[in-house]
Amino acid sequence: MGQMDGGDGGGGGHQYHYQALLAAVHQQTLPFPHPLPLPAAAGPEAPPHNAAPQPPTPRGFADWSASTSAFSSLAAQSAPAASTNAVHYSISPCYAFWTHYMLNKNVYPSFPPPHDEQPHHLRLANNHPKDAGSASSFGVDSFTTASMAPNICTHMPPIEGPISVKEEKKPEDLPRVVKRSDVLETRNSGVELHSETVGTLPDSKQGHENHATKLNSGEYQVILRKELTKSDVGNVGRIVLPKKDAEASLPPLLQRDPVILHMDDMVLPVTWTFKYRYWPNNKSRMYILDSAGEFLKTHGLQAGDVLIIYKNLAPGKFIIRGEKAIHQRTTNP
DNA sequence: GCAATTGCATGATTT
DNA sequence: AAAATCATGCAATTG
Repeated sequence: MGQMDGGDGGGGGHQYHYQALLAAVHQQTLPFPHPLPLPAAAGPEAPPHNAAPQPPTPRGFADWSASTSAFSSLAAQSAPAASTNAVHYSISPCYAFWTHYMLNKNVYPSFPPPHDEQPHHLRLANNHPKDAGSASSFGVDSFTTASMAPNICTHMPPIEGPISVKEEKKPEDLPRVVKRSDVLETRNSGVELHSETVGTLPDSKQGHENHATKLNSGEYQVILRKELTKSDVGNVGRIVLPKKDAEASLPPLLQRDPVILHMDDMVLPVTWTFKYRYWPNNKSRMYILDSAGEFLKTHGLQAGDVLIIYKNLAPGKFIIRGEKAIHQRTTNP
């Protein structure tokens, strides 16, 4: 019901919708819109014949209903379909992109003023060149952090270029997931996760908070990031997860039985269903995300692309995203 | 018997 | 140098 099985055949005929949507996201033919105001929920202009698939509810990623209405209302403004399905989503990339960007950067123009030096988990965690080019990965090279988030630009380096997953790691340049894990590892010592993160934030109480507030409150955090290998994207549909991050942030696997994980797609209005399990391996374990074939296929992920899993700490839901690798020129201009 | 899926072992790489 | 991690291939199992 509303969920798309991540494994075999769950996509069915909808897959064309998703792929068209995804294609539109990556085409990025329209100018980037100002992210505010958020689209009103379920606007009256939402067409009953909306081509976008119905999302599962509730959405884990902030309020997917807002996202959905964005898809719906924006689709309604599109010219009547003349050619492909993609036209229905011709503007949705902008919203998806904003979503993508905000989750990636965890920034927002109305972030508290700079004098509030309270460390911000995501902001710090994302302060990493690897992600600095996410906006550019959608072809918006002129889109800078400063222009989007003037209040916090002093905390963040400007976007310098497209993401390059091939970039070498430097010791002082730890991937954010490592930093997140360092915090999240408290889970293994019996400390409640969100009491340490969300609880320290001023606006953690629910109510009228919107996307932005939730993002700023640090509810969404990158918990796992992996560059996909050839075997990950093979036709088996299983992805080996980094042990450290899996143990730190994914549900504990007490038994051999797989745990079913539902993860909202960050870009598409889909909830994927994965089987999360482990294999004994020497004296250790290998953590596997199974039934990922459809997800990989839908996003066209290949070796070198990156899988990113976010966690919404409050309801404990996950958001998953596949990021295509942009192979940056290594020669400087 | 075959294809798909699942489980495991091994070797390469990293820490 | 040893241990840990992980990519990958293959055997075993299942439908």
